[in-house]
Amino acid sequence: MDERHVKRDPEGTRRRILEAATGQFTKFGLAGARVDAIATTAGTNERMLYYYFVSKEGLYVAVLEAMYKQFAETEGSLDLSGLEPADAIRELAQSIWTHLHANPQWLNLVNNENLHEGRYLKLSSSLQATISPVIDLLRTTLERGAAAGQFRHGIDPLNFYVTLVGMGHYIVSNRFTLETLTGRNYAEQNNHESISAMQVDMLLAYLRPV
Amino acid sequence: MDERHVKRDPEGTRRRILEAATGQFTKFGLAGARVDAIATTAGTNERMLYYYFVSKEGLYVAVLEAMYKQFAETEGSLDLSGLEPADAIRELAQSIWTHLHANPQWLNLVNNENLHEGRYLKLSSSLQATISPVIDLLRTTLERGAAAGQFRHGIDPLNFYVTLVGMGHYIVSNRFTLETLTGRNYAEQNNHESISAMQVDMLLAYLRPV
Amino acid sequence: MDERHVKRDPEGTRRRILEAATGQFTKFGLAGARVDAIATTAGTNERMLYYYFVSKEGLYVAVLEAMYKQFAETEGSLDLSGLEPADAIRELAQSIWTHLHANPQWLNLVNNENLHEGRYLKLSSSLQATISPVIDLLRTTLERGAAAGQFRHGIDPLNFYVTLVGMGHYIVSNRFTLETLTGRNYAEQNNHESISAMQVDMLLAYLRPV
Amino acid sequence: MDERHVKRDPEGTRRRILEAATGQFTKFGLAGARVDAIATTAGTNERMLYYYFVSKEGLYVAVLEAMYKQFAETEGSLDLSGLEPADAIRELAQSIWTHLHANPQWLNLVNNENLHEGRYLKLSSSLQATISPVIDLLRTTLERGAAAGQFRHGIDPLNFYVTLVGMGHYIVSNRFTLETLTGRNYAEQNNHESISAMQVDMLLAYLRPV
DNA sequence: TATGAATGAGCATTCATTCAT
DNA sequence: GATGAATGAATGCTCATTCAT
Repeated sequence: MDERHVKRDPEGTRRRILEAATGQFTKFGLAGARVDAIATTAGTNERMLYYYFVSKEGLYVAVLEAMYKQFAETEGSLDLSGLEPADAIRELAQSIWTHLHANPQWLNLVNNENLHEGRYLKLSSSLQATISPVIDLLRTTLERGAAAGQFRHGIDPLNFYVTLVGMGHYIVSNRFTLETLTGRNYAEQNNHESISAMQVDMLLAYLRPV
Repeated sequence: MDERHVKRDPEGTRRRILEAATGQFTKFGLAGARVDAIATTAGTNERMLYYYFVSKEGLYVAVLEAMYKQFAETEGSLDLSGLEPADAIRELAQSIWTHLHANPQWLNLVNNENLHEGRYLKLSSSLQATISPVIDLLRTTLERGAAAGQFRHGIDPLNFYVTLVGMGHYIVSNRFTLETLTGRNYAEQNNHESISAMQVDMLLAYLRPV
Repeated sequence: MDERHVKRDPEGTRRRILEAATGQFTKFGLAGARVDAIATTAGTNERMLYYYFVSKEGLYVAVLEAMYKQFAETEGSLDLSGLEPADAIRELAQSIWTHLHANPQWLNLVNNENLHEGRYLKLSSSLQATISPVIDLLRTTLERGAAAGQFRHGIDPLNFYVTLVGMGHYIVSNRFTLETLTGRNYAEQNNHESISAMQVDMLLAYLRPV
Repeated sequence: MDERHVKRDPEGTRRRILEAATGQFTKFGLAGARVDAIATTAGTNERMLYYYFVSKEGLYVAVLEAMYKQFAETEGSLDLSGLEPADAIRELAQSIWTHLHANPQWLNLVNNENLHEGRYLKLSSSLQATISPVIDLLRTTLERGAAAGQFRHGIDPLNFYVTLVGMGHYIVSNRFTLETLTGRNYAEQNNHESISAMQVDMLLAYLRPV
C-alpha cells in the first residue's frame, strides 16, 4: 500500500508528481513553486519531473488542464431539468459556489494564470470548450423561466453566468484580505451562507419580470 | 564640489524605487519580481533598495500600503449626499468599477497578497480603517433608501459592498482566462458596459422592496 | 511472432550507433557529445549504447579506432612503385592531403584526442602499427631517389612524413581561424591548390641534392 | 603578498579569474571546462565570474582574445631588419616555433575554436588585424631576398607564412598522438631540433632561385 | 536484444543580500 | 547617500548511467 517504495509504477509516479505540483503551484504560484519541493513531495527525484512533463512550465500547464477539467466535470454533471426555473438557478449557484468554496486553491491557480495574462491556458488545446455545457444549461433554464412567465426576457446567459461565478470567486479568492480589511471571515460557514443567500436573492430579483 | 555625488536626491530615489517596485510586483508577484530589475528600472542600484526598505519584503509591504491607500482615497472622496438613493448606488458602483477597470495591476497585487494568505497586509498597521468610510457611506445610503420606501429594510451593508466590489473585481482580474474560456473580452468597453449594466440592475432589483 | 521485437538487427544497431557517435564526437568532442543525441540519431535508445560499448568512453575509443583504421587503409593502399621518385612524392602528398581535405571531421577527433593527451588512443591496442607501412613506402622512395641521384642522402623519413602530413593537417584543421585572421579560406579549391603547389615544391626543393 | 585574502581587489579578481579560465579552457575545452573549477582555482566564487564576464562563453571569448593578443605581441616585436634575408627567415621561423613550443596550451585553445568553427573568434572585434604586421615583415624580407638575388621572385607571403606556422603547430599540437603512433616524442628537445632543422632547410631550399 | 523508467550527482546560472569605500 | 565588489545558497535543468521487464 506504500506507493513510495513501488519500484516501477509509471502511472503512479506521474500521478504523484502531478498531485505534488498542484499543491506547490496553488500554494506558491508558478514563480514561487520549487521543482525540488515538488519532486520530494512526490517521493521521486527531479529528473522524473522532466521525464514526464519536459519542463516546469510543462508541468504547470498539465496542472492547469487537470484542474479545469475537474471543474468542468463538476459543473457539467448538473441536472436541472426536473426543477422549477428559480430552483434551478438556486441549485446552479449553490453547486458552483460550493465547489469554489471547497477548492480555494484552484482559484489561486486561476489568479496566477491571469497574472501571466492567460498565456499558459492558451497553450492548452481543447480547454475552450469546457464552459459551454453550463452556459447551455443556463440558457435553457432562463428560457424555460421566461416561457413560464417567471423570468424576464432577453437576458444574456454568458453575462449572467460570469456574474454568478464572480460572486463566489471573489469571496473565496479574497477571503484573507477581506478578513483583514472588513473583519469578516467569509470562510466561516455562517458568513458564507449569509452572503450567498443575499447573492441568490439578487440573481432571482434580477430575473423577475418587471 | 565632488561631482560624483551631484545626483543626491533622497526623496526622488525612494519614490522611483517604489514606482519601479510597484511595476514589478504587480507584473510578477512577490516571488517573481527581481530585485535587480527594480533597481535598474528605478535608475539606482540594489543597495539603495535595502537602504530605504530593509528587504524585498519590506518593499513589497510599502507597495501594498501605497496602493491600498490610493484606492481608499478614491473611494473615500465620493459624495453621494445629493443623489436619489438609487442613483447613489449607481454612482457608487460605477465609481468603484471604473477604478478597478482603470487599475487592473492593483488586482494582481491583491490576488498575490491572498496567495500569501494576507500575511503582509497584516504586517501593515492602520490599513484596517481604510474601508470603513465607504461602508458608512453605503449604510447611510441604504438607510436613506429604506426610509424613503425605495429600498427594502435590513440589508447588511458589508455583504452588499463585498458583492458589489466582487462583481467588478472578478471581470477585471480574470479577464484573460475569461476571454480564453468564453471568447468574450471584458476589457473591451462594450462588453464591460453591457455586464456592468446587468450588475447595476441586479443590485437595484435586489434592493427594491418586496 | 511477437511484433514488438521484429526490428532485431544487432549488427545494424551497433553500426548505426558507431556512425552517430562519430558524428557527435567529431562535432562536439568527447566532453561536448551527448549520449542521448547519439542514441536518438542512431534510432535506438541510450541503453543499447551501453550494451554494445560499455560506456561513453568505450564508444569514443571505438570511434577513434575506426577512423584511424580507415585512414591507415587509404594510405596503405598506395602504390608508388611505378612512379619516378619525384612523382612518387607528389602522389603521396596529394593522396594524404586529399584525404585530410575530404575528411576534416577526422582532424577534430585527432585534435580532441591530443587535448586528452592521447590517453584514449593508448588504450587502443594494435593502432601503433598502422603508420609503419607508409613510412616504409616513403623510405623506399627516398632511397630510390637518392640512388638515382635525384634526392639528397640521409633524410629522416619519419621527420619528412610528419612535416608532409602537418602541412595538410594544419590548413584543414585550422581553416576557420585562418579565414578569420587572414581572410583566406583554405577550404576553397583554388586557395587549397595554390598552397598545396607551394608545399609540394617545398618538399621537392628540399629533396634536391645540393 | 597573499592575493587570496585581499578583500577588495577588482583588478586582481578579474585577472585571477581570467588566468584560471585560461588553464581550464586550454585543458578541457569550452564544453569540458567547469565553471566551479575556474572559480575555485581563482580563489573566488562562481558569482564573480558572471559579474565580470557575463557568461561562460563571455569568459571563453575573453581568454581567446587575451591569448591571441599575447601571441601577436610576441610576433610583432620581431626585428629582422639587420639580418641577411636567409637569416631573417631562420629567425622568424625559430621565433614562432619557439613560442608555440613554449605555449602548447594555446594550441588547444585554437583547436577548440576550430571545433566551434571559429564562431567565438568572430565575435571578437579587432583581432583580424593582429596577423598583418608579421605578414608585412615577411613580405619585406622576401622582397629583400629576391632583390639580392638570393630568393626566387613571386612568392605568396601568406601561403608561405601559413606553411611555416603550420609546421610548428602540427608537431606541438599533435605531439601525443604522434608519439603513440610513431614512437617519437617531439616535445623532447633533440627531436624537436632535428625536425625544425629539416623544416628550416625546406623553407630555404624552396626560396632559392631556380 | 530491446526498451521505458528511474537515479543522483553535477551543470551553468541567478538569487537576495551584505561588505567596504 | 550612494556605489561597485563580493558572497553562498539556491534554482531549474542535464548528465551519464543503471534498473526492471
